[in-house]
Amino acid sequence: MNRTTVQDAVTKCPPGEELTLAGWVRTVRASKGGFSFLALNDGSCLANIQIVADGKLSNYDAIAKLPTGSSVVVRGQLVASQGKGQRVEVQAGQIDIVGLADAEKFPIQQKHHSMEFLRTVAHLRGRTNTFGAVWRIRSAVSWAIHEFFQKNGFVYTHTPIITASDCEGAGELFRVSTLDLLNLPRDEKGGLDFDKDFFARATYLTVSGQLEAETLACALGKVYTFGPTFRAENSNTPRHLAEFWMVEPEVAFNDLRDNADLAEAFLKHIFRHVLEHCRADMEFFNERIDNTVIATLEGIVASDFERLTYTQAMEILTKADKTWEFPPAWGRDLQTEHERFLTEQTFKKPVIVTDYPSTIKPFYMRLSDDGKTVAAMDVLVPKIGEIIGGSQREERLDVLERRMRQSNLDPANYWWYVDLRRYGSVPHAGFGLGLERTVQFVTGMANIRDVIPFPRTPRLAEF
RNA sequence: UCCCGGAUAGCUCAAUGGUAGAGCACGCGGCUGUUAACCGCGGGGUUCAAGGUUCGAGUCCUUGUCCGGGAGCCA
Repeated sequence: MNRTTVQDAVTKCPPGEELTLAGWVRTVRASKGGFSFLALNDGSCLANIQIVADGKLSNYDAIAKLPTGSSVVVRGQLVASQGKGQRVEVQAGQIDIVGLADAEKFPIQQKHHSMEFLRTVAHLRGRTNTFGAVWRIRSAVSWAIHEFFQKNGFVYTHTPIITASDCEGAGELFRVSTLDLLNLPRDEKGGLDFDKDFFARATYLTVSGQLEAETLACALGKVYTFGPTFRAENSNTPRHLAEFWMVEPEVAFNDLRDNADLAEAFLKHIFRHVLEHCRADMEFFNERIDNTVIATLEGIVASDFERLTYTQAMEILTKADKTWEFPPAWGRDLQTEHERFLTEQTFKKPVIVTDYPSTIKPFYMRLSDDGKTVAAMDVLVPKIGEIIGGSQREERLDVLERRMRQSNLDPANYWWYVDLRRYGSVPHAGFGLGLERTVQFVTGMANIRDVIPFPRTPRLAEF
């Protein structure tokens, strides 16, 4: 259908233009005096456009009592509005009712709804101001991610969703199988006979594309992946999903410092893009959801991230005049309360913590010369906590194999990953950015379930 | 998974152990330019489930289910 979006009609079309609009009715304000006002939204922007329906329209009686949520196609002339609150409105010449919404049953009313309630009608919640804005921001953030990497010479690669690596150290995995769960094949020892399964081996949904991305980076130089990621953790928090989208750049010849530089430039690009291209939606979030989001993003774009080592962070935390639920100590991981103290009280901006103890980080992170720390890097932001986790990778064959064995992993099971260190091995580094946490940070939405259209969490796979 | 809190009309919420209410939504009526329109009237309830205490339970107790907040795991 050839139609004008509400976005274009409201922002750039000149009065006088004949146009066709299509969308969903938010409200109808009928006047017995002979005409009605429809607030029409088509999802292209936050704003509704006001449609003036004259009583002379042949189907006026039906239009005057159109229920919220009904869909219509409107043909008419864009005119300067006589009323306050909008630059233009549409004087309708024809309004076709496409689909009625049962007013008694349609759950989205023009009133406040709780996020919890809207989650139970996830298929319809995009018709609210809040969720329409979140889905548009999510799209803009995704676009900005591609834009940043494409402009900087990265190759967009695709790593597998189904993987046989069963212990990458990044959490519990979902099993992928075509076996009949009610009639499982057994081998001679009574164990599961995976030879009968689709891939003739145990397979899982990926928890990270990193290992594969490393091999591609060591061929193409600069690569990134951007796709769904799965964690079968029994996590019940406003920051965790069982299925989420992750961006993972990987760059050959980059060290930890390059990696931090990349992460900082990358995040700033995303935030700048959203500030420049999603003004109306961002003003909505700033007004209705969190009145600090715009100032926070502007502040981040204009300043440098704080960088410090894990050891320096521990010094700050142990000297702080504060009683901790988990007292900080070198060798222990940073707790949520520690991260929040650093980002929200000490520095009041994003913080990049590097060089963590090797004992609390996975085998693939590069061991430092002191032998005690690895070239790890976490980017922490206020409220959300860890938004990026990354590292320089271990490129030395002997060190990698030793670290794998220390982690009770058999290098033979990772033969292709280890192989990379045999043929022209180079220093390289990368990180993972959680898309949903980024959208949360940008919009101020409190719960991660409200920044992905159909959230997957323990005991929830509806829709 | 652990700790804390919650579940009452379609939605958001009230209700000292003593007749279950309001706003919004919905229906009807009124209103000649409205802006989450406004004014009047009306219908609407297995108080999450199952037990228990009590003359009497939305309210107190037990168990379960679900939801939220915090923590852990992490992006």
